[in-house]
Amino acid sequence: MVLKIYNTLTRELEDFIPINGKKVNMYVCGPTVYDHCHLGHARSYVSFDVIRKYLIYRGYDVNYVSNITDVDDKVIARAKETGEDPFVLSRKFTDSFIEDMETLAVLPPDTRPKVTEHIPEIIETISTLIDNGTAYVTARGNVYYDLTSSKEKIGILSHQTEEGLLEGSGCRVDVEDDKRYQLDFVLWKTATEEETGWDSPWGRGRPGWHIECTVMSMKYGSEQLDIHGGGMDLVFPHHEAEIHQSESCSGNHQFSKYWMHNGFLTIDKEKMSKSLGNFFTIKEVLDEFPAATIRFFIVYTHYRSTIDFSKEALEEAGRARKRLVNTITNVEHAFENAADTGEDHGLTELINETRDAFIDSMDDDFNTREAIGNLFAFGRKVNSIIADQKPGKGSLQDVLDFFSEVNQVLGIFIDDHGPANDEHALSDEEIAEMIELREKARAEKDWASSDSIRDELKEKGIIIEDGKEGVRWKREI
RNA sequence: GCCGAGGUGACAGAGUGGCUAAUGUGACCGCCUGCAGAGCGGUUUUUCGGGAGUUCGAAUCUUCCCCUCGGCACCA
Repeated sequence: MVLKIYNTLTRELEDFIPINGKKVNMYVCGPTVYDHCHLGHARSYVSFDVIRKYLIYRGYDVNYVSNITDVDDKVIARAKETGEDPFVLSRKFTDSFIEDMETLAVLPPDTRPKVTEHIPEIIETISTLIDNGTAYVTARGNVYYDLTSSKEKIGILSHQTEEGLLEGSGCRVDVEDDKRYQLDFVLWKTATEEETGWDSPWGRGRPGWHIECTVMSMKYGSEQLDIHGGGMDLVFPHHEAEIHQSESCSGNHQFSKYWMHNGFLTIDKEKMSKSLGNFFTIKEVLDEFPAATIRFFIVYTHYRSTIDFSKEALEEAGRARKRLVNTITNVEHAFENAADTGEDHGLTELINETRDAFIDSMDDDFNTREAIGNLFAFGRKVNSIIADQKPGKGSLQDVLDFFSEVNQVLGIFIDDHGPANDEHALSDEEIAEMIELREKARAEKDWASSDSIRDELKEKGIIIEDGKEGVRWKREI
């Protein structure tokens, strides 16, 4: 079966055929760092992390570029509010973003370019556009992209007509604008001496919002990307603007073959927004839930679906994930107690079937929901086999290896101990001592003492499980 | 106004012409257990927003209707 990807450009599920054999150039629009990143960012970057890792899993050589927009109007506005230097501010939130991504087990991009480190390249690209007649400089020193030079591409990604875009309720006419045509977008914005800016052939100023992605994707990716991704909200105008300017710049090579957009995240069925007061940063949610739960919650939903965040939904995701983790724990214990008998009891076949099902699901536009559904079914069968039969160490190791194989793609079996468990955690020795005491009580059928020790451990986040093979314990997740 | 997504069992959410409609959560019952936990089996579930139609056969196709949500130059 061939990998199929939903392409926003064609609105169709297409076979994934990279431009250059196994080489895949992938660019995902990064955040504008004027604040701590919110859950919507987590949704987007975790989704694309899975997509990237699956491509790697399928043998592609992926070059993943994701930028940091560390200068723009919002960064400057926020800095003005707080009285901080804009560069200090953006640096701080860049670090915060990278920290969040690490916590959520998102693989760092191969290149993470920053706008402020590419001003010369941006100026050069704008010059190219001016020289080839697709951009113009105004008397005030602003530079705009001339939409009429590539009119045929208007609405190419958003599937809107020119009229539709002009009539859009959100289409406002800014009196400050000195552009020739309402849909033209700014490439270079003039700045006064006091404002953040750089010198350019058109005077002091700073880059417009869209140009940085064109410049950096071309420098670190290719003039022709295989995949360009981002949130649904970037389809228009951001990504369309990128198509116009990039293709104008490269001589009309198709900028990206596939355009992928993740769905939104809502909070209690409402759009997350600051005005509604339902805005959550990643850090706020991490205070209450383990990173593994947040990651599982995101991965357990198809990337293009709207995902509704609520405390209840996250708790449910945590319980669902725990089921898989319990299976892994069960297999680990079975492994410890198993012999090298070479007994298989159908595990090898089960693994192969599940792997095929996993690939089928993921090949279908990264259907992680179905893929994880297969894992649950797999887990149930594995639990049955180890409860009823005695597979040898080899087969059990294969099961563990398989979980780790899918985890390379999904990243759902990451460290799952929430912040609550970290502080007054008992040491392994202390736990062993208490278990020994309890075993003594149990041998004497002193259930009261035995249960009180168990309760005490539970309060400290240690779960005791009596099984046929003896007592075992684990830290609560 | 324009564009888009979606309505599936208590809830969440797969499935786009054909085995008893995945899977998870919840609830209940049973097995196991000193009890609990974990696990396993079962029930909740002949049903897919409503009508009409196509078909040997539809949650899946056609058509009409109802409803929800999102985007439209701040935005992942």
